[in-house]
Formats: sequence, structure tokens, C-alpha cells
Amino acid sequence: MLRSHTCGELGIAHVGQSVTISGWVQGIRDKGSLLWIDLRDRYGITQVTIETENASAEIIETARKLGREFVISVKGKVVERYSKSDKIATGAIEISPEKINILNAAITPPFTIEDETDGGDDLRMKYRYLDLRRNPVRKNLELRHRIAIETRNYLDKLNFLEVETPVLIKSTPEGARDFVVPSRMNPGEFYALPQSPQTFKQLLMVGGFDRYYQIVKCFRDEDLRADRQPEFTQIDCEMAFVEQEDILNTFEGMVRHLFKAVKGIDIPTLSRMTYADAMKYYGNDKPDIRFEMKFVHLSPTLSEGEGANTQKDLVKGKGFKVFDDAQLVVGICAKGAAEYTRKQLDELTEFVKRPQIGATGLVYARYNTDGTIKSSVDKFYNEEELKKWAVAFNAQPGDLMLILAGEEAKTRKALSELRLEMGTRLGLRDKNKFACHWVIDFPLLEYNEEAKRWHAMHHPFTSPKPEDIELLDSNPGAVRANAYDLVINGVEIGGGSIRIHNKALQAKMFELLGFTKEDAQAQFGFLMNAFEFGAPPHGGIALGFDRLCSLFGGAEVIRDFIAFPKNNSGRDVMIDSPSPIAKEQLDELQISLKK
RNA sequence: GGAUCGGUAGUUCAGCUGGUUAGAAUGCUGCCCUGUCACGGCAGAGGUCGCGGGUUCGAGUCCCGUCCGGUCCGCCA
Repeated sequence: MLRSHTCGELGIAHVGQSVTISGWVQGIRDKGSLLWIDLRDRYGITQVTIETENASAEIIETARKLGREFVISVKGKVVERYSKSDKIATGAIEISPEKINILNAAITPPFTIEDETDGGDDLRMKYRYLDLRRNPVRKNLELRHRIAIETRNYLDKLNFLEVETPVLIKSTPEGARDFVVPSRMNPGEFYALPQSPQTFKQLLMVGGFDRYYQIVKCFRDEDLRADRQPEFTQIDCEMAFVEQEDILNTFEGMVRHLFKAVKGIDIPTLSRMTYADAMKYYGNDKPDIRFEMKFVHLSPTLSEGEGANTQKDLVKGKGFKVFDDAQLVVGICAKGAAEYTRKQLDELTEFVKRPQIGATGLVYARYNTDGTIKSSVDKFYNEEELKKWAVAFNAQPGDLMLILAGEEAKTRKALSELRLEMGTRLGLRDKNKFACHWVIDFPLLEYNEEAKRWHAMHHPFTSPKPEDIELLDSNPGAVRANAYDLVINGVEIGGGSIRIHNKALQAKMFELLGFTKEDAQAQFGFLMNAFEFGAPPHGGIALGFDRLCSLFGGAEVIRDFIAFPKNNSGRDVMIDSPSPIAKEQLDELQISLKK
């Protein structure tokens, strides 16, 4: 060993001992006759002190040659410091060196290796191995490790087996785009990298492994985001002989265990919300319930029908065309925001009018602290009518009502964005506060306008609720699935379903999704065949591991919780991939490139 | 595929309405300094203003195109 101790463990108890420590030069402070070297490794920083009066010429010469990030080892005595530091764990001692070895010189790094680095994201990605030396990045990976260990601990105790599934699998038409891998031995044919081990874990259930899990890489060739990488990690789980309730309880237990074991936080029992309510009250299938600010409907909703409840209609027929023509008029009440200035309200209007949000405008009504109500539509609604709004919003003096109108789906989505924006502005989205819940009863199918056909909302193996099966032919969009999402702080952390384990029902699903019998057989015959050999009822869930880590770490970007992440364009700027391959390789694979 | 913000010293940024020699901080180099720990002091080096074209007497600044990066929409069963 090139060290007897790490740079983080020496303290006053070691004074007088002869030790060897190794690490990187964090910095040097040269005061002429006194010179300090901060030596850093994964575990901490230890100060090496050289008094030029007493030190050998060799040591002084070596020390003055050092630069940042040189790798050195220092043999010397632990001595108590003359002036101690309480900023670092080893601040009470320093090393008086007898010998300094330069193990490797280093050129000046392009950014500072400090907690608050001066490096931009791009540079840090290019020199990721330097970025990894920084405390914040290291701590994120330590957190990731801890979450993985605790996940395994929890699942192992419950008899789950970690089983590896193949990475070279088969491309399927459903879902995300596949990354594909050409097969040299099978010219013209391709493997696909798994979007998830979905079918394999179901086959493990058929194979009698009634409790499976895997912390596993998944691959999706879709456009990226701050919380999406082309390769990402899932905690993938499946159980046999269970119903939805069992899955929810088991993984609620896991989430609570992780919060307790990793962060020391006791999470209350997870609440549940139906998909329909999530959309109705939050305009979003993954509501952030750290704060209320539920949607308030000022006109009957589409599902309730035109004029179904005229008493509820507080806005129509007063000559305000925007509301009269709207399919939906819906708003939120921002507590205590009545004092928003014109400028702030204009900002909010601009916010909802951004093309990504897509609202055409924003109506506001201030419930002033003097009890009067001032709205942007006073021309159409008198004080008495506005008071009725306030009642509907349950608004108090000092509150601000924000209202959007328009086509239902678009308006809900826009108001959802506005709600989150207001939550942020009002400081209601504390990253140290965690609100976990289940969204259940997702629709089985959603209609894809572009492809003019039904798509599986979760995936094609999801079972419909038995009581809704009769609707499969008459009203496919109304069929609910035994599908559920785990949502934490408005982030979709996981999702799963009870699967179909019956060949006939699975065949029916494929038919609904527009597969011919032949296509279904060719793509998923192996699964349907397996179902004929005694498939147990089963279901499962998959949790986004990277997202879970970033959530625990209080970040929204998952990149810094991955040792070697890719950028927004799916590139690894450190190794510069993807990259062209040699003509010989292409030839061997029987691949020719389009010009 | 689309929206939007950015690209100026090794790095992070400033640079207004187009106008003299493009600045600051930090890092780097040299010298001084006996208790620093974001050490301090003095001096110095360091620039194809992403790239191409255009407007203009004159472009870091305006226009067009392009490349790269961030965030978002579409997409992500």
C-alpha cells in the first residue's frame, strides 16, 4: 500500500504516529519560510506543513515543484497544529513530512476542483474524471450507492431474487424507439437494446420466480431532457400471485424504507388519487401535492356535459366571448398573492402565452384585503358575480384568482403549468419536503391522432379492470387499467401494472392496438405461447433509479447522479461517442450507409 | 421536428444606442511574506469576440446562414 491512512481519518489521537498518506494536491500556500500543502483524497483533506528552517533541501525543492492535482505520497509524523481549523475533520493535526514522493505530475486542470467550481457543464462533462474528484459529484454517487444497497436490502428481506436479463433482445414496434445493434452472424438482422426488461420479467413469473427484481440499464432512443438519459437505470420488479393492492403495499414499503434508511425521514402512508381526479384537479397525471391550489371549475366540465349544471356556471352568458366560447373555464387560487403587481401579472400572462404552454391569455381577479374584488374582466362581471367566484375558489381577502379558458385538454395542461409556476413563486415547492402518492386507475388506451389508432397508455401487457372489459369494443377509451404510478413531488418516479396472464385477453389487446394475428404472433408469440403453459397472475412496477437519486439529492437534473452521463444530444463528450465506424466494420456487418 | 436562452482571456462573466488600445474576477507565471487554510502583497503573461457571409467610413455589438451547448414543447408504451 502506498498509504497507511487516508486523508480523512487522522485526528488528535494519531499525534506522534508516523504515517504515509497519498492523494492529490488540492492547493499550496507558500508563505516563504512556511509552506502548506493540502492533500486530498476521497475521504478528506489533510494539511502537510513544511517549515523551511527545519526541512531538508530535498523536501523544499520537491514541494516548490508541486502544482494543483499532482499525485503525491507523503511520509511523516502527525503533529498537533499550532493554529487549528474547525472547517475540516482533520483540522486539529498536520503532517510534518520526512519524505515527499511525486507519484505523478499533473497539468493545470481546466476548472477548479472545488465544491463551487468555476467550470461550466460542458467542460465538466468533457473532463468528467476531474469533475468526479469534486465533493458534490462524489456525494451524489455515494448517495446513489446507498439507495441501491438499501433497495437490495429491502427486497432481499422480502424474498425477491435479483435475476439478470439479456441486453441484446428483439426490437418491437410498441413504445419508444429502440437502439439497435447489428448482428454480424445474422446479416441484415438486428438486436435491440431493451427499453425495459418487461417481457423477460413476465417470463420469469411463468418460470416460477415469483418475486424478481433487478437494478438494470434500460435504453430508449428518444429526445432527452434534464431528467432523461438515453441509457438510464430502473429498479425493475415483478411479483406473482398478487393483486394491485399487494404491489402498492410492497413498494410503498420500499419507498418508506428508502426515505428512512437513506435520509432518516419518516414518510406518511401514501395517499392515492385516481387518474381522472389528477387530471380534473391538477391537469396533470403526476401532480405535485406538496401544495394544494386545486383546480376550480367555473363552467361545467366536458364530461359533465353542456349545461349539465347551470348553477355551477358562473361565467357564461355575460358577454365575455372568451369564456362564452370556451369548452372549459378553470382557475386556481393563489393564497396571499393579491398584492401581485401589474408587472408580475403581466409576467404570468406572458408565461402562459409562451408557445410551450399555449394559452391565449390569463384572467385574474384580486380579492383585496379591503374585501373588494378587482378583476381583469370587470367590464363583464360585477362585484356580486365576482364574489360568487371567490366563493367557488374558497378565496379569502388577500388571495389571487387566476383563470384560463379554452379547449379542455390544452387548458388543463396550461393551468397545470401555471399552478406549478405559482407554487414555485410562492415558495411551496421545498426540495427538502417530500410528498409521495399513488396515481391509480389509468386509462388502458389512449388514441393517437397521428397514427389514427389506439395506443397502450402503459404498455400492451397491462390488464384492464375486469369490470371495464365489456367496454373494450364499445368504448375503448373509457376502459381503465390496473395501472399505477408512483409520484413524488410532481415527478413520475415509477409506474407499473397488473399484467395480462391470459392468452385470449392478450391477443384481444394486440387486436385493439391494430396488430394483425400474424404480427402479434411474430412480435410477441413467445409471450402468448408462454401464457398457455400455466402463467400465474402477476404484476409489477419499475422505478426510475436516476430520478429517485436526484430527488433524494435535491436536484432536478439526473446527470450529476450518473458517473458518466451523456449530454442533451445523446453524446458522450468525453469519449466522443457516438462516432463513425470503419468501412471494414460496416462491410463485415453487411451495412451500407445512405449518402 | 419546433420554441427559447447562450457562445468574448485557461475558466466564469461584463462589454449600453455600432466608434480610440476589448475589461473584471479567478486561474496561471515570477518575486516578497513564520501559522495559513478562498492566505496576503507586488509584478507579469494570456483574446481568430464559435464559424461563414452581409450592411457600414467603421461590427464583439446590427442582419442572414451555420455549428455547438442549456432549458422546454412534440416525443419518451
